[in-house]
Parts: sequence; structure tokens; C-alpha cells
Amino acid sequence: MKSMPDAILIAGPTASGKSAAALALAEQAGGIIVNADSMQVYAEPRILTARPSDEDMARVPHLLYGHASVRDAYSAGRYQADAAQALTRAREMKRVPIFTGGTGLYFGVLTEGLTLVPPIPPEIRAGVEARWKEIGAEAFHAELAERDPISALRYPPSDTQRTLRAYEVFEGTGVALPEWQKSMGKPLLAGMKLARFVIAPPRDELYAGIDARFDRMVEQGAMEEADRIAALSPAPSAAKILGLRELVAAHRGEMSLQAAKEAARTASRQYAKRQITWFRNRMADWTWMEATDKMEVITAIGKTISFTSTISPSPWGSGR
RNA sequence: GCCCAGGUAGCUCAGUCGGUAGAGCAGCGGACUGAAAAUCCGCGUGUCGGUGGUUCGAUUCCGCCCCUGGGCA
Repeated sequence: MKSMPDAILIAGPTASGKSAAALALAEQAGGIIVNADSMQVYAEPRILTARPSDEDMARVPHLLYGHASVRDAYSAGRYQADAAQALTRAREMKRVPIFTGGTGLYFGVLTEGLTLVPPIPPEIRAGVEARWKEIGAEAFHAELAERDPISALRYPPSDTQRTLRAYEVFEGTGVALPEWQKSMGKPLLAGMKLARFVIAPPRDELYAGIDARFDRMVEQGAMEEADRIAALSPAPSAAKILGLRELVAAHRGEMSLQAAKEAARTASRQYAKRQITWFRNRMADWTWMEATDKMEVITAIGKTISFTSTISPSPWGSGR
């Protein structure tokens, strides 16, 4: 049967309703949902990261949700390996993988690939970070320029994240990052027939949804969850879960709950804006949907898929 | 009622010895290759409370009015 693409990708900003849409779609299409969100991979937080509920997970198989610990350093590289496994698993189960999430870089791993840089040993990473702290951004940037002039030119000293990365790649491998980047690894979904969607509700609706959702999270115990997670000393990758810092501060009485909520909501809105910027400029050729109602979304997706594919009269069919 | 202080960007405020005004935050646009819910870059969005007067010219000086906060009663 050719009615189904090999994989369906659903990208959308936070609180866009993409998870609900993916769930409904997976039920109809006999699919399996694969996470493409950098924060929903963690096991300990559930409320703060808006992970699918146990009930949802029971309805349709889900992969890569809560399979890592906040204590571990997660990364795009690890996601690549995990997603490859998930893809294999979906094939074994004969279910269409529906990659769902909001992390543009992770979708990049799926559709564009990642440079094959060897893993950098944690000791080296720690050493590089210590060096940065010791001599300061400007001097650090100057040292980077001696090792990797191209990256130093590309990234300003203020871009901590990228200057650290370039520096540690050189320290760890003896080869500059741009050298590595000349050869790109194969995209995980290379050669597959894809149906790609971006769910983008109108900005004001999205923001209103974000605000309402954060209140709901707090009612559900997000503050206690935040405190529990902070106690685990999460790795840097997990420590930036939106709202975590604010709610911990509120829990300790260093900030009013009101102020914490306000700050977290603002941070979430800013995040959604960044996501939209990525989608708009990097996923311009995907199919865009404004719909906020999940039924509208799956109907729209169904139409697109049946239109794209040729033979089967029923896009959802028994499809195997 | 009287006396002080203040009314300038969405918010908190700076400033103009008279030549139509800027910071932070928010917001908007953009970048993005292993921490990406991260990191970084760019953009000021305004009847300067209202109304008269002085002046070539008033957000700025003067009068009156309105509003807010504090004090005295």
C-alpha cells in the first residue's frame, strides 16, 4: 500500500496542541509517536515539560518520552542515536513513525543530518568551561581564534554556547569544528517518503494558551515537581526546563509565586517566538496549518497525505 | 481644603539651561550543526496629562484645570 508516507513529522511551538493532534492521528493511522522534543526526553519532570499522560501513552505506543534522566547530559547527538533506534522499533512494529515535537535542531537531525564529530570527553568539556570562567569571554575568544580562527570569526565572544563548543571540539579532537562540518552525516530519514507539517496557531491564541497552561501546571503541582528536580542537581541540558528556575525560587520564598508565574510565562512566550522563527525560516516548504482544533489538524493532514499518495482510496486504511 | 512630590514608550524610569526625546524590561524581526525550552544578533514602537500664555519655536518657562502618591488638617 502506498497510501502512507514512511514517516510523518509534526512540528509546532509549545502549547500548539501538536501532541493531541499526533495522538489522534496515530490512532487513526496505526502510527507510533516518536518524541522530537528536547525536554520531554526526561523521566523525572512530567508537569513542567507537558509530557503525554500515562493514559495517552497507553492509547498509542510512544517512544523517547522520559527515557533519560535529568542527571544525564542529553544532546542532539544522543537524540540522533535514540531516534535511529526508535525508527527501527517502529519498523519492527510495522507502525508509521510520527515524529512530534518542538525542537528545530532535532528535526534537523532527522531531515538534514548532523556533523560526525566524535564525542568530547566530559573532562575536556569541564576543563574548557573552567578556562572560560577563569579568563573571561574576551580572552577565551582570543584563545579560540588561535585554535579555530573560522569559528572565532563566526561567533562573537558573547555567544558562550558556540564559542565553548568550538573550543572543546578543537581540544578534544585536534581538528577545528568547521573542518568536521565539511562532511555531514546522513539524515536519519534520508530517502524516506515524508509528510511534514508545522502547526502554527495565531500568535495571540498561542500566547493565551501558554499563559493558561502554566497556571494549570502550577495547580497540578509544578512547584513541588520543580523542587524535586532541583534536588537531583540536573545536568545543564535539563536545568533549563522553562519555569524550573522560577518555581524553585518561589518554593524557597525568594520570589513571589505571582512573580515566578509571570517570569515563566514570559520565558515560554519568548521560547515559542524563537521556535516560530526557526519553523518559518527553516521549514518554509513544510505544510503549514493554523488550526488549533486537533480534528481540523488530522483532517488536514489526512487530505494532504491522500493527495500526495496515489492509490488507496482510504488514506488511513488498514495500511500495512 | 492646604502643602509637597510626580504625571514622558506596553511597564519602571532618565532627559531636554527652550530647537518635537532615550535606557532597562516587555514586544517584533533574524541567526541557529552534539547544553537548542539553549545561545546570540538587530529594531524604539511616543499627541512628553489637558488647556491657555510668553516665544521665531514649548515636552521643557508661567497660569489654570485634571489625575496619582505622601504629608498637614
